Amino acid sequence: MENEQIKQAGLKVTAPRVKILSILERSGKRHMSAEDVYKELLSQDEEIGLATVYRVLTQFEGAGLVCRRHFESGQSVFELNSGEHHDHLVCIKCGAVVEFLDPTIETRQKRIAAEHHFKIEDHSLVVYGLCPECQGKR
Amino acid sequence: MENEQIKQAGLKVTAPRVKILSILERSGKRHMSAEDVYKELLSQDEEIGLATVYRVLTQFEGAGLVCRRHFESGQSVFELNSGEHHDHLVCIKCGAVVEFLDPTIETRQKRIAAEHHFKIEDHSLVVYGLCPECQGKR
DNA sequence: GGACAAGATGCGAAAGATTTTCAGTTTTCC
DNA sequence: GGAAAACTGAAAATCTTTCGCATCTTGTCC
Ligand SMILES: [Mn+2]
Ligand SMILES: [Mn+2]
Ligand SMILES: [Zn+2]
Ligand SMILES: [Zn+2]
Repeated sequence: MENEQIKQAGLKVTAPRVKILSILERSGKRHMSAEDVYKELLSQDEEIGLATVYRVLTQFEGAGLVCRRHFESGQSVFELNSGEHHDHLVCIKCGAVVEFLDPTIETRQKRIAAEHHFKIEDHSLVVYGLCPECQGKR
Repeated sequence: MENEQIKQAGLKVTAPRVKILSILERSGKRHMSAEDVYKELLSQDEEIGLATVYRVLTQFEGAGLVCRRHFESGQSVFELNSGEHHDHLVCIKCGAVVEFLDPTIETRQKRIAAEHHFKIEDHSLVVYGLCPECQGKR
């Protein structure tokens, strides 16, 4: 359960951490902002401050439990770390997210970095568009 | 000159707009933040407020004169709109930027969006790493 | 089970980036 | 030149995220 993951991450097992991790796990809609998590906690009558949510998410990130993403919405969103890198397709209308991994793109990126003698550290690829459901509506 | 571009963009020709556009044009180091532009104005003894810089950059963006980028630094950076799409390679140490365009990647992105029935609108690809100069130093 | 130090928490204040407000100024057009 | 419309700087307001700190908890050791 959550307790084990938190312990293994080298963090003390506390109520806020267990709650937040479990919210991220249950959330079928992954990629939640700190505010989203906070609201979910409120709706569950949990007495956890927003600052704690940010603090815990940042600690989880440091521990490799979650990944922080920057979809240009002004706020960071978090998702459980699946262990495998992937990129995102994001609906600009409803926010739906589809994850993908394209070996060809990954390879080309490495080649491009090499061509410019850059030592690649990371990359962020986000494709924005309208999901199937949002295309019909205006 | 600048006046024409501003006029054609449907904006009134005012001193702040002309100044800011010319700074972006002269700036060999493209990709300036609003703050960068503001500092440059200060160094030229121009009496232009930071709010105006933000306002003008946003208007220029709306008019298609400049592009706003989000390199995960917390603040937006702007560059003149060259008219041609391109992606970026950014040095995480010194901030150097290299622009590139890879047809293969562009094509694959379109295919991926199509596979998921997304109507693609835009995308952002940024590769982070260490530039040649920054690799030696620790 | 209780004592303790290390580590966490909640809250309000503070920060950093960007936007809004507003009263005074400038540009455009006739 | 003059009026309407658009623009501007400065300050205040937002928004998101982080800090400071007094107050709790947890993990560990008798
Ligand atoms: Mn994801
Ligand atoms: Mn560029
Ligand atoms: Zn959608
Ligand atoms: Zn560098």
